[in-house]
Amino acid sequence: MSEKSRAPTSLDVARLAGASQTTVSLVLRGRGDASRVSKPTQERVFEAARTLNYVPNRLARSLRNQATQAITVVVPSLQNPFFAEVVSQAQAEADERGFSVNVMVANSPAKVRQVLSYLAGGSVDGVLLGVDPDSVSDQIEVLAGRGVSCVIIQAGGHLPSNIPNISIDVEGGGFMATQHLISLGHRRIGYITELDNKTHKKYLGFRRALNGAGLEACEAWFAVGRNTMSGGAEATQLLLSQSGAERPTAIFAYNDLMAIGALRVLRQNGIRVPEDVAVVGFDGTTIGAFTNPSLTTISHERNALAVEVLFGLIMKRDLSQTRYDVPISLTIRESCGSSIKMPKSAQH
Amino acid sequence: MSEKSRAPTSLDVARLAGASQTTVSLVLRGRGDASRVSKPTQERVFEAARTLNYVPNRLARSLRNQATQAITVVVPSLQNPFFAEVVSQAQAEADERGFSVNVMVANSPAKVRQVLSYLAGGSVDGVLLGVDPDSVSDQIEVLAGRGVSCVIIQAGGHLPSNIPNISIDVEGGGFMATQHLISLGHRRIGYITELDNKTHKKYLGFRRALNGAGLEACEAWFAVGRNTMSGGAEATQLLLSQSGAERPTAIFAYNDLMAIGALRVLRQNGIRVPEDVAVVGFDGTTIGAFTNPSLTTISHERNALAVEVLFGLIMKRDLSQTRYDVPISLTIRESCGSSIKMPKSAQH
DNA sequence: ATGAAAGCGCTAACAC
DNA sequence: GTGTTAGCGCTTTCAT
Repeated sequence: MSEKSRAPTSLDVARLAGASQTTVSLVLRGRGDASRVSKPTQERVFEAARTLNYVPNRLARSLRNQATQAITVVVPSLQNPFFAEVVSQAQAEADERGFSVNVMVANSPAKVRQVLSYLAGGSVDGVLLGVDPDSVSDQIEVLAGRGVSCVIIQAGGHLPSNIPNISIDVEGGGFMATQHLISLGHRRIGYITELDNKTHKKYLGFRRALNGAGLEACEAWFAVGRNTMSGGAEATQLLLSQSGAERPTAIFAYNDLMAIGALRVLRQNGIRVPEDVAVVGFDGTTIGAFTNPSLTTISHERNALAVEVLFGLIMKRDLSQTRYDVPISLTIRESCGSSIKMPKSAQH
Repeated sequence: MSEKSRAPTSLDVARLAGASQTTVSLVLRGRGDASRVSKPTQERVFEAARTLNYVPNRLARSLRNQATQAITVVVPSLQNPFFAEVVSQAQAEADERGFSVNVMVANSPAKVRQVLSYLAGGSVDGVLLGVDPDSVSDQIEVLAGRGVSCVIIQAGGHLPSNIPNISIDVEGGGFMATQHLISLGHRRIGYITELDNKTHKKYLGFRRALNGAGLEACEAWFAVGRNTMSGGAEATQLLLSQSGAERPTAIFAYNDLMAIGALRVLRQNGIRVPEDVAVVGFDGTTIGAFTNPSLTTISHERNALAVEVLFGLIMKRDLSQTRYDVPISLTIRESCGSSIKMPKSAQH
């Protein structure tokens, strides 16, 4: 039965309905335009369309309209629940507006370049960039110049001008998380990250908090792993096996994803959280509320705003604002213990 | 700088290069076709394309080629890590073939209808259906009839014929999980699910195992919740607050997602897993290896095969096989407290 | 080795 | 009220 019968076109419908292509278009586009067509004709068109199972060709329509009714969300990974949440949000919002969403995963700068170039091909009306735009701001400008609405979720350093940027104070978040740990009495705080440098903002905030308390960052408490759950696990394992220094009593994870890996490895090593080691994450993902122990983390609600701004742009509601700062907050759960603690080993 | 300068077309490139559109197409499509163009001309075309930042219009190309180099993955949710994994897999495979991936979320039968109708509009070459096709097999046939390659991941009962279906033995999985619990000595086994009926396959397998051991399913041990982590938590809470019967000593969760919720609620109630209550999940998601305790679950590797079959179809490698049965297996981790000692490498 | 022209399926002026 | 016509930007015969 599934013969490769060519898909019916509006012309097929027109012929069957004894009308012209124009009339079919008028009727089926379902805007007010149809009012100019007589009822009987409309009926015939609908009838014909139904019997042929006619669905207008998206490609042709988009080509003609110079609008695709679609957006693309570019993320570095879908394994990270934070990005899965971004996509879900976008999906929900897009749905309401009759837009479809496209997801592209770009996990390396090269891949990002490729994806942006692809998008310049005009397949979508808008792009939500969840990846680091640092090395590709030129391309983003070109994309925007092509008439594609772009919104960047966060951004490290130099952003393309004129592109709305939904950002949070990452340095401040690093500070806040670390501060929390310090206020609980921790003096030896480990840091696990995917970024193998000591210049990224989160780390800078981490260090500022440390210094503010008269503490020093210790090389042995800095561990790098891939930005996945197992990466977090591996980095934590590294931290634990360091012999050059006393073991940290707390760990600041680059994000919830890596924190989950940390939680796991700690448990595997018989180390209790938060009693023996505290863990704090970053991003405030849903799953952080369901880990055992549940995860204390830095929360921020960028997604909804980002999607909203993107559609504002697409709808030509001209937004002059180009920078949006979303507040962050500390979500205290179980993984750090709520009361002030002072493990024996940390006492002077 | 991001002036809304219209995107350059192949004609613009042609003019700048002092050549014809045809030549530009020949050169830029980068197939062997370019060999028929003289080197100097090729050079001029490349040069012109580069200075204009030319990127061929996907829509026009797809319309002309009657092929989009894109697939769509339809899933009921991205919050469920299983589906996030499906998408990731598809993404990776698609990448290698120069295809892009579209994700559409359809969380209700009505939404599925809508999405399928949308897809009939010819926006993609292939569709990977991760949603229940039960009530829409007619539409799927139409879609396939339009020349869109379709592959169904799993399927409840009646499938459209001729559409490859990657399935697992769900009933057997339900049996296997339950059997495992029984073999560990459990007699009071709870069941949490999103499906508010006692006729779905997983439940049937559950009951078969119970009956085989001379046990009865107990109404008080059957709880329904949404198919999310919190849904799993709520259902488990329901189970715990049942007063009509003794509390179950084990819980079979519909999937890993709900199992995570169960794990959380048990811990919140001070109930130890697996000492007091055992938990088994379903799907073998990555995250199940990182929960605390890690999750015993039913694993199956449908994703890779599904994507492979889909591309086989798209590439017209005509596959007559329409039914693929993927084996399932029991992945034993900590949440059931098996007496069998697993090597560390197997705990992940 | 290169170009002219037709057409993918649709929509929107612009007739009538 | 309804139809004719001209493209959207691309690829591809078919000439030259």
